[in-house]
Amino acid sequence: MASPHQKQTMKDRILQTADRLFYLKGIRAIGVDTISAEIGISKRTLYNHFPSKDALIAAYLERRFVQPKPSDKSPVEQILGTFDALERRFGAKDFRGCPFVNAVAELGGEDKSVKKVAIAFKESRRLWFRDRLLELGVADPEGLATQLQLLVDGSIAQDLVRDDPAMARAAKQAARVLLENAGVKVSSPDGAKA
Amino acid sequence: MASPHQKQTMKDRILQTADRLFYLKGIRAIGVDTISAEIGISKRTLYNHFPSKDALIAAYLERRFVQPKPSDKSPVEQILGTFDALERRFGAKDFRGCPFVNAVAELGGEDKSVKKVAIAFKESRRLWFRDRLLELGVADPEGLATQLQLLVDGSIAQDLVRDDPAMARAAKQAARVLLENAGVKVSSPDGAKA
DNA sequence: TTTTAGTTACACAGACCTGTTTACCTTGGC
DNA sequence: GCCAAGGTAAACAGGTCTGTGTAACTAAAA
Repeated sequence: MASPHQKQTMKDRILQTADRLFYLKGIRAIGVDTISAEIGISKRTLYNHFPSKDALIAAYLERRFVQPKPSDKSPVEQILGTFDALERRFGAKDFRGCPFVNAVAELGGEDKSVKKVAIAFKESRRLWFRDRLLELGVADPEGLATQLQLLVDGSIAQDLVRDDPAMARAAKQAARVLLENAGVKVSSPDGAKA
Repeated sequence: MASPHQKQTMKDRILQTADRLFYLKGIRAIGVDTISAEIGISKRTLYNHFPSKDALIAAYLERRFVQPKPSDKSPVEQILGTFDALERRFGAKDFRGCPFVNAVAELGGEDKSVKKVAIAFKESRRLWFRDRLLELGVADPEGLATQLQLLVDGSIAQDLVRDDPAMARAAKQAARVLLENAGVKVSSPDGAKA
């Protein structure tokens, strides 16, 4: 059925464009007309691939739910590297906060499926921290993972408002303190490695 | 149903209702018809008091821009008390995140005036922390204030998604560590850490 | 009383939204 | 050649939104 040799299917093109517009401008702000016009296809074609805008929104969020790629670095480097990656993304012109938090803020508590996937995403990120903290053998990996995730989400919210990548550095500095306090040995706090 | 003692002006009633609906359901999700119908006034009356919905949105955000009331407690108690207050608000049914962050997420980077007031609000909160840290004589009050604000915004974002007041306790615990690391003497945790 | 300011009810304009319908292309496989 | 799949364009239905226009109604001040 599927055509594996095609570079990009129509569904992919629709999803990719919807992703960009939903994320940059807001889900409610973008209509299906805008998406189809941007791709240069008819609205009918879009509806042939997605039964409704809600289905497109769901696919958009699913597409955003990606796992961090495996790394062979040390757990501490991976944890602190998270904030370096954040700083890089904050500097990009097309960064506009966490798509899951934004979707919940925009669509409200009404839409339960959106909230569900947002919760799942946040929890998966917290577990990623926890797994690395387990490897480090800290006393309370669950609690510390939550605290690190707070720093991540806090810096994202702050950058969304202020457009200031330094928020990621502040978060990294706080993370270092929390790690050291938990008995983890952290390399010198110079920021050259960003 | 008009109140017996009507000390409240029409403008106040409009603002109050707009505030509740904008905050709970989202700014884009609420139309002026809904607001006027909820109050029981005509749409014309609403437009007699606010020239446009944008003006109403601006007034809504201005109204939300309140300063914390002065306290005679110690700086440390004030700082940590922030997170207790957060936990209380997280528990309330009508809490739905930070209205400024939500507005920026919803209205996008397009609306510059919204972003401007959001930046001003976040900065005022950061300065509130800084002033108390100055009183405590910590080495880097600016940086530490930013880090505490990250914990505040992180816990708000996490609670918006997860509806979990424990996020405020996790933030408080992290704040304690950051304060102690800065040489501030912090009393022992009142509640057992989860 | 007359005036005046504020309100109501309601229709309306013009725009945009989601989603459907109709009819007419293209194109590749047989 | 033939056919089916899937594309296009455009109108359309039915709804929402912001904002205006108009005529009638109150209530209090002058």
